[in-house]
Amino acid sequence: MVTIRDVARRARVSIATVSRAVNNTGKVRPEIRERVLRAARQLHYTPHGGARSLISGRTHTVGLLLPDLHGEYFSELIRGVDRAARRRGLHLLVSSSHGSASEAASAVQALAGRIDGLLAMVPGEDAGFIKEALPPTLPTVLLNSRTSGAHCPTLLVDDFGGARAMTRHLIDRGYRRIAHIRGPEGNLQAGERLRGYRAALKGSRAAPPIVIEGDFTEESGYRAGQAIAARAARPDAIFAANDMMAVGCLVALREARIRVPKDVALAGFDDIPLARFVSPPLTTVRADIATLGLRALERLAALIEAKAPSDTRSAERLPVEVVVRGSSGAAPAAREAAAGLPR
Amino acid sequence: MVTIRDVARRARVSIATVSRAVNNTGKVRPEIRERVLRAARQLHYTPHGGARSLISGRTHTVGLLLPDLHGEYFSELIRGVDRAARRRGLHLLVSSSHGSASEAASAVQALAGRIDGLLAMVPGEDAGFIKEALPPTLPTVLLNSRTSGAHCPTLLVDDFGGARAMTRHLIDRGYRRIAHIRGPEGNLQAGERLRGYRAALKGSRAAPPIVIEGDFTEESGYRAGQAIAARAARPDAIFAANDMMAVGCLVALREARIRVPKDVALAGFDDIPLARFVSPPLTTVRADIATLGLRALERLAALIEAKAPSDTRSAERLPVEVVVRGSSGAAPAAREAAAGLPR
DNA sequence: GACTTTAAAGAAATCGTTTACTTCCGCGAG
DNA sequence: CTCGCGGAAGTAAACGATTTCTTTAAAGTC
Repeated sequence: MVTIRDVARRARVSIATVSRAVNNTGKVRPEIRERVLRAARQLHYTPHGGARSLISGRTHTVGLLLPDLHGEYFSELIRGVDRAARRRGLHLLVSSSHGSASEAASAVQALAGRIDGLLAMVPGEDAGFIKEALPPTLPTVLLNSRTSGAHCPTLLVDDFGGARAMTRHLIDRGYRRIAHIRGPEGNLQAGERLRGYRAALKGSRAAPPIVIEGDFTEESGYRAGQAIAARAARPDAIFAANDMMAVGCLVALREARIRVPKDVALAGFDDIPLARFVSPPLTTVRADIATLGLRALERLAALIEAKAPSDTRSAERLPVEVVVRGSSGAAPAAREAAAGLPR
Repeated sequence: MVTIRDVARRARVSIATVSRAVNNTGKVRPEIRERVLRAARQLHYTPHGGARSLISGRTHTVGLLLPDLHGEYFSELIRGVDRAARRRGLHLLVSSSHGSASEAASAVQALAGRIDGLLAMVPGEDAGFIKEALPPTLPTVLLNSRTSGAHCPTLLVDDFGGARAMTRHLIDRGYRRIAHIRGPEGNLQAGERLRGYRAALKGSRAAPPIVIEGDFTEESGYRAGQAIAARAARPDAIFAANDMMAVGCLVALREARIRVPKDVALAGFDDIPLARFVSPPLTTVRADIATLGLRALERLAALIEAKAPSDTRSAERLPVEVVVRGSSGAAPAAREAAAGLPR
């Protein structure tokens, strides 16, 4: 490995001067600086990040802890986070696939020593263990997570409000027997969406809740669709807790020769890009995931720079929006599919 | 920050003993080790990664350089890389959005000091500048890239073969006027796919090439579709250089009341998850992107561990497969959509 | 022309670990 | 009883950068 010492020797200066020339700090005579930079280039000198962070106390890296990397949901999130990080000159250390809490805790441990801050999405009911495993000084922002104990700056999508709005939309459209395909047990977002669905039904003119099990995968949506097709008293509308399940359900309904939206209306949640392209296009709740990631990183960056706990407005809730398309009976909006793309 | 020294003080031992206890190296009496671990836990001690990598010369981190993070293509790639990295205890430093070569070069520079190896996808015609910007000792693997000068271990999708096979498939099905929506100028994969398309047409019974501009975005596919719809002599088949453009084209055709596949057949490339769900389902070329990423990381890991240049079989070409669905006139395979999902 | 001021470069301390080397102690063997 | 040996813990020297002090030299000032 070529170190600062090698560059110094070749440029016939001290290592201090090399440091100043390379980093553009302090005063260096232009002639010398040129000589140093030339030497660095010729030797392919690359400063050792570890040595640097050792003395400066900064890694210029933030960790991104995700439960999974499957599907467009996470890719959008990463994209948003990355954009904000790049803007601030921060690097992104991505970590994923954490089934159990203990697995996640050890992943956090491994991350902790190499980052200036952490962005964590922990879908379980209680994300408190993350804070426990961390040095208390490490700035942390949670995404779509909730802690029971020590509170922590958090960004959430308004799952409850979105689910309630969607259910109300279906009621307004005249549907009365509305089923819900729920997300996995113990998942915060799944719970909130279910709660929103229930809240909208309560006191409305619609029939009581019909809840069908699911786990956010397309496969489980497919099975739910089959179950619904086999039911004696079929619902007239289905609200799936996410788009992937709605798509799976749609396939099952098509196979059972049940027409959407004529025989049964269908709606999802998330507005993944795919939602616009299935037929009929899927009515869904749009949560701008990329923006969620972007904002989360900006909040984290502020925490890192300020060093102040910044406990103002600990949880921030991002608004969502009901997007009405063909699957809930709307007239097909011709150009919507392509027009929505370049966002 | 709490350091190893703080732990040592609290446990009333030397820092060497703390290091041994924490890392499970060397001999430590069980009683002492327990005392040390307890102290570490109570203080929320986290070893400083920089200091560690300074002495060990290892960061246990690899860089992943991507041109973009848009769409399922990259999310699949990251997923594959991540899985392999996790298996080997490596962390992933993701870097993206590199329009120009100089931008990419400086991004590589920033990465270089903090990683043990680099995985780079550089879609331009010549990725040689990546190697130039790097210390020659840093293990590097290229993805879907080509260098003119110094060669470098590379993994590629068989773009040429896939495009040729797809074009032949269309010819075999009886189509004669086959248009191609190409990817961006100067993009290696776009060029190869175009070449494959041309190669299949040459000497066949089909009409000469009809090439329409595109840039891999859905939007450009939409415009291409409009252009085709407006043509006097319409082709009877369209082969888009990737699925996103095929989908955009499909939307334009639908708006122009041109039926697929009845009036014109349509095919794409990549087999993104979305391809199964549009209607009609899209005939495409499947390249298993997640596996590509996984293999690339394994190759890189071998390079890192071996320290040997390992110039055996410098470029590895991954096979692809034509997936025939409804958009090229196949009978709709009922359960294919959902069945293909849990891969 | 001597003394003060200032710009530029070097010497050395420092950051938090790991690890080779040293020290200490107790125990068994001769 | 003494010597040697080995296990366990401590000491100190790296690792590669940044940065504070010094030092040096040159330029002003009177």
